[in-house]
Amino acid sequence: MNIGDVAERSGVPAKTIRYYEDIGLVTPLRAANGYRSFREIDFHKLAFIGRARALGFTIEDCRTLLALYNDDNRESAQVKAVAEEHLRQIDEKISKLMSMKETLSSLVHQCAGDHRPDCPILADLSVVDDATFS
Amino acid sequence: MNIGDVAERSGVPAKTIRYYEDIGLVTPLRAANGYRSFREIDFHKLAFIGRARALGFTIEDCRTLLALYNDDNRESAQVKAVAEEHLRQIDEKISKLMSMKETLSSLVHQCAGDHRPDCPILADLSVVDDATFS
DNA sequence: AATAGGAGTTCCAGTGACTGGAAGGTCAAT
DNA sequence: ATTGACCTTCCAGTCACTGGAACTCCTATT
Repeated sequence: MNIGDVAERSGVPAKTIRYYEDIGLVTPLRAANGYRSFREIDFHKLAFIGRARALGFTIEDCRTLLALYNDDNRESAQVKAVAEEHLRQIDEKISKLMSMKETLSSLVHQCAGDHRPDCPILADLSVVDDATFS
Repeated sequence: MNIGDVAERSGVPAKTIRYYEDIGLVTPLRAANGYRSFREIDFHKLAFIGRARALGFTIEDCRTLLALYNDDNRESAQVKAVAEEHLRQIDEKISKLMSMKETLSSLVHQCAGDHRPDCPILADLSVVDDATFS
């Protein structure tokens, strides 16, 4: 398989696949003409990475997960630990975003949004108090 | 005010303030010794930026919001538009994260997390079907 | 055989918003 | 005079790509 085929089949862009080779995530063979030559196993790996990335795992997580996948002596607890840590980070991001959303939507609500200059959003941002945010 | 004082008062790290000067967000004066010399207005601006950043606005948004803040002829509708667009992006991020969270937490739930190698998380990631994620 | 196009290749630079670190200058107090 | 805290600049790194230039290669058509 050439890079275009595996890109289409896996859903991972060709550019990204080259990048993954650069950082040692995949190691396709090379044809006589210098083209990358992907085996089924390479495709499989890329699809794995693609799905892991879609779930928000970092590249390093992907490396870890691939290693565990290929390790017959793994314990499912190891995989679960990685996933749980990632889940924790997702939760953290969500709650940060939710708190931003709440503040912001309350401000947006208070703003007339008309032709006049008075704006509670700007008023809030320009509060004179020192270090009101952390 | 030296950079350390304004950093402490505004909550924006000194390194970040220097970066903000680099990209033209703030333009403190310079003392004879070469030190940056911050006026009240610079501090105020930095606090403004800090709060906007804490609400997740991009640097470019900050630039826009500062310009609107300093524009007597602004219409609150302009500010509201920026905030609403940002709010839309926050919502998008939240729903992406929520969908990740749901998939992931269901997988985590299904995983025994013990000493055995069998793992539904890895099983899901290694599904053989082509391009199951988008 | 020439040519056109759509692959593929490498390499370099840019994204956003900082952050770390090195190497050095300045200031206040002891 | 020296210490230590502060300030300066500049360069490099982060994360995970993405865009683009300049080039080669393959396939099909004229």
